[in-house]
Amino acid sequence: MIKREKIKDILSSTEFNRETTVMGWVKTFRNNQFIALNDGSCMSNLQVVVDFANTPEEVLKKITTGAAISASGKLVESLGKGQKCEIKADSVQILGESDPEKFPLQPKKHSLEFLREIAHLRFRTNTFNAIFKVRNALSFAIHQFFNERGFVYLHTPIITASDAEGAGEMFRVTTLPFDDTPRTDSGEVDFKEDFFGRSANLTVSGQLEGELGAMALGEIYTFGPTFRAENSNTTRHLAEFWMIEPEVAFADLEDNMNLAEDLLKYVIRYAMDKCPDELAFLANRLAEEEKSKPQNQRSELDLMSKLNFCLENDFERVTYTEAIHILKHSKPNQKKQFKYLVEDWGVDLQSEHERYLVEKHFKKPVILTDYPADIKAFYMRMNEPDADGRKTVRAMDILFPGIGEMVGGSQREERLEKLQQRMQEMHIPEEELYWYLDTRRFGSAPHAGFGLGFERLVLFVTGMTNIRDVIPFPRFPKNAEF
RNA sequence: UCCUAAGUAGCUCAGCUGGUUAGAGCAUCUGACUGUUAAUCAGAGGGUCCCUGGUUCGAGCCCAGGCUUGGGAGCCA
Repeated sequence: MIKREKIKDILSSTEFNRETTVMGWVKTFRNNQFIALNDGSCMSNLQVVVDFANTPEEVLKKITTGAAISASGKLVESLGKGQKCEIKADSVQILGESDPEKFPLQPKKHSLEFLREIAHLRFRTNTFNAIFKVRNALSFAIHQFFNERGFVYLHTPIITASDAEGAGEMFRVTTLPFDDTPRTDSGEVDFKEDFFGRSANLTVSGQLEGELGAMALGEIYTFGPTFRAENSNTTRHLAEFWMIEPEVAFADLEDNMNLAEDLLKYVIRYAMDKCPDELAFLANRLAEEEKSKPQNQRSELDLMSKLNFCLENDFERVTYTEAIHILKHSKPNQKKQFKYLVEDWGVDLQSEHERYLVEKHFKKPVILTDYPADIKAFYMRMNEPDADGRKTVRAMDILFPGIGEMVGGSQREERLEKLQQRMQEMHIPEEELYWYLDTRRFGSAPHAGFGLGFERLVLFVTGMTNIRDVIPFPRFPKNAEF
């Protein structure tokens, strides 16, 4: 293959009147002369000027939106407005045709709903080009952040046999035949016959295994796919999503919150540094979209201001008990505008409550801590009961405007007896998690960690509003195409 | 899963009280033009009105069931 120059490099080049070759996909072909060419290396297109008088008719006909071409010629300063330079093509070669009657993308605005139906082709649009560049930057930044701090990237299993994690419905992994399932004498499915000799599922969290690693390696993180078979139909849930789960030995909730806040700020700053063009494009896209909304539903800050604001301000740290106090005395609660009124200590917060705290009251990311023990997982460290005898755990959730829960974490219960007691209360079978309890039996130590929903982070940074648009191939109920 | 709105040309959408041959803009095709920026101008083609059943002389429109999608809620990251 002839060596090609990337459009990104050409556009930043000042070395004109030299021969070069570019390859890319045609965005538009105007006036039988001007190709807007994109090769994915950057947001901008390069203009390729075709000498239509000296180009064969059959080549000209095949320069259509979506076609892949190679063009060779001289890089010159552009005669027209709108671009600094362009390539005066001596020759254009069609690499891959694109039938204009059938290619669904047009040089115009498409709805995100339509693009979701052609997820295999939506990469070709500016918007998704930008989204996946930002996603890539965030992903890399996460590894860099932890690597700089000496964390070990640990691969926790995707197939797990423990069904005691209690984090929701799981996808079963099996090789048993559906039509002739082996049964035990009592008529139940005989998983002894199954591939693993027991019931197995796709992971809903790498946390428990992560804790095992942290109790030897000190500081670990996982970053991998996670699966939930919940019938969730929202803009914030996927059946397959990516989660970052750090786990730190000799750390308490305070350290945990600091780590999470540092991580979020670090990766947001990284994306802003590395993807200025992409974020500018997405900011503009969002601004255009906001224009079509009624005034009272528009956000106060544009995308860049929102990201900057997040970097420049400390997250608000509030206990659950304080949050309940604020909500109880809030206007929407007193005027009974909440669908679920806040009355008693102990209830779980509804998303309208979280949104009020984040978007109206504090107007910035909020870390809620020390939730009632009754509404949180078994592995969270128990606090001493407060003056009123209320039991709380050392949990923390980080809530973001427009997103809701971005991070959920806790200091873990490292005291064996307290942990066993909690498991009993919550009917979690000890035998199944003997390996987890062993960490508390042998050299237990205070430790803490959290789970960060990667797609929710990408949502926040890109200003997109539907989680199905920030993962290349979204999986959700009734949808696993591509 | 619940509440709610929608499904009409490739895309975005209009379609009157149920009435003859279902429309527009963009896209596509043909021609013209040739320094264009979502090029422009002229013309043409293009429909399982989501599916199944029902009411009716007659259904894109009304009714029932279903499917899918958007938004909200729950579950959560």
